[in-house]
Amino acid sequence: MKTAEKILLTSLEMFNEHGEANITCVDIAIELDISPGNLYYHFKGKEAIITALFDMYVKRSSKILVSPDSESLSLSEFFHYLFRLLESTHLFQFIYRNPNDLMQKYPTIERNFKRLINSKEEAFLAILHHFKSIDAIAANESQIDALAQLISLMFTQYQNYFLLTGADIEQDDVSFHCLRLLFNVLTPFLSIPNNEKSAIWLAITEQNI
Amino acid sequence: MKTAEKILLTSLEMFNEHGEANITCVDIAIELDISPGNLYYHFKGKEAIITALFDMYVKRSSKILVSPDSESLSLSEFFHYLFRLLESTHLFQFIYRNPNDLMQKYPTIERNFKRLINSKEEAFLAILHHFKSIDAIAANESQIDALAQLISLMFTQYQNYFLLTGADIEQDDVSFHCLRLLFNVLTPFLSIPNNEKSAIWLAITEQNI
DNA sequence: GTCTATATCGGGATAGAC
DNA sequence: GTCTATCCCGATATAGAC
Repeated sequence: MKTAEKILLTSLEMFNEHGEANITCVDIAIELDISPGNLYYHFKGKEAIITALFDMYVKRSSKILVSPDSESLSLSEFFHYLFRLLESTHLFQFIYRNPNDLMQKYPTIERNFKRLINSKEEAFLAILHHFKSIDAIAANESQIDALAQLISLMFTQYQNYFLLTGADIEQDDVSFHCLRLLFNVLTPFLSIPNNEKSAIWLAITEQNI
Repeated sequence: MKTAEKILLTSLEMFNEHGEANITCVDIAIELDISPGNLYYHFKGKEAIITALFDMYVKRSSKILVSPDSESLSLSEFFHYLFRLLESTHLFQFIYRNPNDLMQKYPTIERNFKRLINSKEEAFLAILHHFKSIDAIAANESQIDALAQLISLMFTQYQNYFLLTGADIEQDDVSFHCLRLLFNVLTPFLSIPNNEKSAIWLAITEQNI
């Protein structure tokens, strides 16, 4: 593996683990057992690393975001779609630890990040409207707006919350817990029998255990 | 007003506006038109200011937190209670911009903060159970857990989300928007007629406009 | 109580040898 | 490509005069 690549992967790990603000270029160099000067040869600085990682994230999640054919989406496919999105943000969680300060520090990423957040909320809104149109969910307009916003909010904020409460959740299970919370909140909106609701949840858990 | 007091108030304003990490002691001194040395005469450093502000916050919100007599609480009083809590966190929003890094930087506040968060979630849980026991809401155990967690999560994270999306919401209306989102999500759990639901929401809006 | 001046420290960044 | 040495700068903190 090339040094540049190693720098990116190690940075990502360290940023995710300790937060971007708490990791210096020297920290990364030490972890990789190379000199700071060498690191600066490959990337002009921390900003270059951050933007490279951010581009990786945007590419990855954009691909997932547009994937569902909303016209033929089932409820259980919807939750699976949410889960895949959650996982992709989890891989780059450092971005979500403090997005506001991050964007202020590296203004380059601001445009793309805000666009991504908005795309997600719009995608959720479109899907919810689709479900309403086929009577899979029962909700008025303000409720649908609220749900789309809620999902979007959970996506950007849930990991900080779990970090905060110090709930003894395995790192890898955080996305799953988030999805369960969303499922429980969405349940009463679903206009299907209770046993079908349980079936959906069972399908989700089986995929992810 | 004494200098020490002015330092606290100005710091609070600046931390809320720009984030604790982005405000230095010198910034505060300049804003107050005093010398950095003078500031250090009154507070040993940033940590002393932060902990003083944090203590103010904990005292204030603890008082609100224990106030409701959960046995005789009505639904509309419940939302009013949530609103008062939201407002008290909004006054000290800097704490919620990045609580994880804040606690790491100032470990003194960690215990009290985590305790406060947990108290809130427990209070919500108790109230929801109360409503369930008098059949005001229809929800199973996992749903009640999810709702308590959701409210707690919204409380700690909603302002960062609104900051992020850059929604053109007046600063003073952020708590209100958060409450509306919660109301819309909670609605289908309420086992009362639709016109009573609208009445509750009307009562809330009238109090806050 | 308040000021000026200064010491200290850590992160970001570069130059030049190998 | 990689290293060592070094510089710059901003934030924290203190000393001592007024």
